[in-house]
Amino acid sequence: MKDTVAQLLEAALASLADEGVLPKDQTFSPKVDNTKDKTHGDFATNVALAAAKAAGKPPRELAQLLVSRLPANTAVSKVEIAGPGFINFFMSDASSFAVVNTILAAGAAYGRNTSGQNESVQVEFVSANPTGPLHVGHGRGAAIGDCLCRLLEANGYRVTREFYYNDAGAQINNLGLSVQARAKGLTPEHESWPADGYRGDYITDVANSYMARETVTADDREVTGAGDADNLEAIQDFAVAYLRREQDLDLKAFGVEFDVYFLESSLYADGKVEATVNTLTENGYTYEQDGALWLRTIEFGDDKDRVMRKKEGGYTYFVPDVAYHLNKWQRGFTTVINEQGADHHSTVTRVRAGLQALKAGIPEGWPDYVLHQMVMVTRSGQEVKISKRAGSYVTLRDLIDEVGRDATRFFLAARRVDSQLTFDIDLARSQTNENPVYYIQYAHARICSVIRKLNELGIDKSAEAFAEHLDALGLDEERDIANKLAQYPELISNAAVLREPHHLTHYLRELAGQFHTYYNAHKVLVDDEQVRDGRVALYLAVRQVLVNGLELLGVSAPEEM
RNA sequence: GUCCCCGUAGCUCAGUAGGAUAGAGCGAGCGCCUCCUAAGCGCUAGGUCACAGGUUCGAUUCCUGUCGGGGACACCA
Repeated sequence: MKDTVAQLLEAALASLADEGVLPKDQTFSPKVDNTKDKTHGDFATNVALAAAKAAGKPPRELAQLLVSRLPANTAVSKVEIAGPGFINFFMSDASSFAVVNTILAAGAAYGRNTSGQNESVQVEFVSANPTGPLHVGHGRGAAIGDCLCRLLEANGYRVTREFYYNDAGAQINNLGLSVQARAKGLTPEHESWPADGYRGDYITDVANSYMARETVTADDREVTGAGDADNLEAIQDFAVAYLRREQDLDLKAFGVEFDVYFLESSLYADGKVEATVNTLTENGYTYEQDGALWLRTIEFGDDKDRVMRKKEGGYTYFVPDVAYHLNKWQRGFTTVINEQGADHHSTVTRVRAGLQALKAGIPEGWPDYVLHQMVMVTRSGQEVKISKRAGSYVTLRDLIDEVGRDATRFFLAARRVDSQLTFDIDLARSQTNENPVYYIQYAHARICSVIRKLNELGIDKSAEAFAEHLDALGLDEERDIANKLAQYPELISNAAVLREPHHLTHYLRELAGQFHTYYNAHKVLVDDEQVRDGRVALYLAVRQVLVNGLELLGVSAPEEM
């Protein structure tokens, strides 16, 4: 419908250009907005304000001319000029409610589009190191990342979900030492406990499992505990596999699955790190100083050059990161999105600089980053900081166990990524209208309940048959709902393009709210069959959009509550 | 000290790439079940969009600065 309005305006603008009112060498593309205020109609455009200067006429006068040149169209019932020169469009009921037919015909496909043209997109998210259970921050990353993937798929992209993890290096060494200490019966209070060792209870679980020679499977690898507390290498291998499996169970409980698990160690094993360093050197972007090898990242906008190879040997972490991203590029992903915590902000410049210095034809500003801010968890108004298993932080599993997967996913995706998020456990657990998850799910369940009642009454028609009586609709609440439903495809597109999944949660909250208002004000199962059928059709359309939207969030749509 | 993000109603937050009188929800106050699920709905109250400049027909939105809150600033990952 918005397109229809835009086309009419294009035609009117072209007429005025022909008449010489508007300059021909300048094109004005009318921006058509959804109105905030119903008294402003369904759509509004500011094009008369924008073009007034070029036309040499006051905005309202230009608007008057534009309106007079608009081609006739049955979808538009009224056009008004308002305020400083806005043109407001009021749509006819028939065109407003036509969206119900569109939705019922498209079903699960409503809101989806093919703008991505099957382009392969890779989204890397979570990417936690295998040194412990996933924490809330990872949970936010998982919720945002997975929702973003689903949104991209809904826009016609082919998405690869990827999880990258560091399975070697200092942190893994530290993990091994911690498990070893536990295997030998030491506690964190003991004087020989490794400095900076991991103290959480889960370390004891790993140690016990290792000593009991259990077998764990993770990332298609199978590792059996050697049961030897002196074999540090075996302990490390086992601990990594064990904790990766733990994280996978957390993610599974959260409803998130990855296509690729990428090991940092593979970049070394395959010579990719060495090759990257060689290319950077050949391209003249490195130099030796103080016994270390440096990369001239300043040339690519960094504050200072960065060390690649340390004095005592070994590469700094961003070198394999650059190799990893080159690998992504070589795998053919022209669009790559990295979803990470904002504490990784400093890596962005370095990785991009390294990629530019490779001169591999990678565009500047590649890859994309979506960085989310911190998460704080509260209960009874107090910040919660620790969990029993992990010791120093709240785990994702804690939340899922306590408030459920649906509420956890919804809450963690419901805020703009660049603002800090307060996760209120009491709110997420509450089963009242103040909890948006239940509120939305309840709207869906209510519709299902009405349909069940309909069946009990012996009325069992197809959605299309109900929709034959859309002309019986015309209440304000009904028009509002239809307009809201019509905005859904645009929302799906915007949320993906802007990489802002939180819009989806707000949209669903609003749609559910409009539905509840309507439900309370007007009965659907009325004696007038035409009115009843029209309303049922609208109900079915609302249900379809709720289902489609919740699906993109990874939140269930229960039929009863 | 440098860089990044945030600052909108008592609280939690939206604000769709500059638009019309800034919106929801919760909380507060008052109402609504002989009626398809009250896990719901209606009404009322509540604002200097942190502050100061700038850009322009117009700024919560863009730019600069100040003040608050958070984060990042390793030859750690």
